[in-house]
Amino acid sequence: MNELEAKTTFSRELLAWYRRGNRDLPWRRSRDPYFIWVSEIMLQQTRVDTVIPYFNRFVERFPTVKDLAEAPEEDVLKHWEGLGYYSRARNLQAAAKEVTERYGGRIPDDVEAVRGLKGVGPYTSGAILSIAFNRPEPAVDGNVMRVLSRYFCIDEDIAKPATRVGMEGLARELIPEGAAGDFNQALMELGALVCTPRSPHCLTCPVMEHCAGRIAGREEELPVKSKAKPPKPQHRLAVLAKRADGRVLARQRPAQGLLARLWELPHVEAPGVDTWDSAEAGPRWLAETLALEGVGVAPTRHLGDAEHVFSHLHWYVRVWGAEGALFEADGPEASALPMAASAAGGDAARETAAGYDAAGEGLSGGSLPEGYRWIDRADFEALAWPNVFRKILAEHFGGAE
DNA sequence: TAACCGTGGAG
DNA sequence: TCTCCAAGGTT
Repeated sequence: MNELEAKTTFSRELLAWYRRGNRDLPWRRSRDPYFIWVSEIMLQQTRVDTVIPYFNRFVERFPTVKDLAEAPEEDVLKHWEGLGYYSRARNLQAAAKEVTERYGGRIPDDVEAVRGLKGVGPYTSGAILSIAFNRPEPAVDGNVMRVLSRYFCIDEDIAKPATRVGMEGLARELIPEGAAGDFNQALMELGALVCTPRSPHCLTCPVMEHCAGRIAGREEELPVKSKAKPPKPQHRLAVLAKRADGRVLARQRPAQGLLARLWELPHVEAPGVDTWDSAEAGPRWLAETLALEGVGVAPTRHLGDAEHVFSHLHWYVRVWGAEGALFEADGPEASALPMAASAAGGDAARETAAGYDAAGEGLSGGSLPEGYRWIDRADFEALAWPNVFRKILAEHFGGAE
């Protein structure tokens, strides 16, 4: 069998396998390009089983591009809470606004236009165009690279961007006439169900007969993929400051970067693990650093530790409780914050404290720094939190989910 | 190019 | 417990 025949056979058999039966997924029940789009964004680096409930809630709340474009951002983030990679949500809404304004609310059936939308890269544009419009565009994700690496016995490192470009060329050649959407989904379906990362199920594979990787006995060692760097450890000190009325001090993260615009307990990075782990230096560092930001708290009780692993960071979070959280500059509680009024942060701490009343009931002058808020249980449930803080606060508010 | 960006399931 | 990594994109 020559090379062309091998490719043709692969495509025909794979497509037939897919059409014989595939998974019943929510976004496959619709031909709405918007639904395809939403699903593809959610599926970036995220498993199908995880996405399904999020997808259902999302399209129920935002049934059209226009609904999404007009929604408050906090509403969109709340529907993304727990799914991770939150810039996807903000980019999706920004793109929905662009589709509404420039394309009248309809996803354009056009390669350049789709590729130009925020959050849509080479994979996602190919997926949208092929699945929604049956355009013969490749959609090369991790599944596809694994399948092609094995079937064609390709040794290139799939972690390198250049390899994906090459795979796209190959995948483009493989698309059967008039069947781009089904074929691209077939490739991914095979990778997800049969040609799995470990222990591929070659015995039940529809294309095993001509699979060069299997024939070479290399199905377990392909694809070649260089290892990712381990996440960098970071030791963080957080404060759970409780007001007399039960409200807790929280703050919203900046609009850019990690966990952008999500809510969290105030926390700072410890200068080292020793400070983090010290019952004296830890809370002192926490109070002094927050004082410099204009927040006066007196952390006294170690409530517990939490751990959270991101793709590139490993957080060790120590949570300190602060009762009657706020101090008054010249009052008795000022001494509960060692050095705050004397050392480096003295001026800032004094300035901060001026806004609080003596009883620790909260603000007397409404001068919490930008982004900070006293929240109750209802606020906690309405706002969007990263998982690590949602767990901590769920415990505090009595299991509220 | 390489770093940045979350979370959870599977083995 | 630990490692891998999933329907990637942006900077």
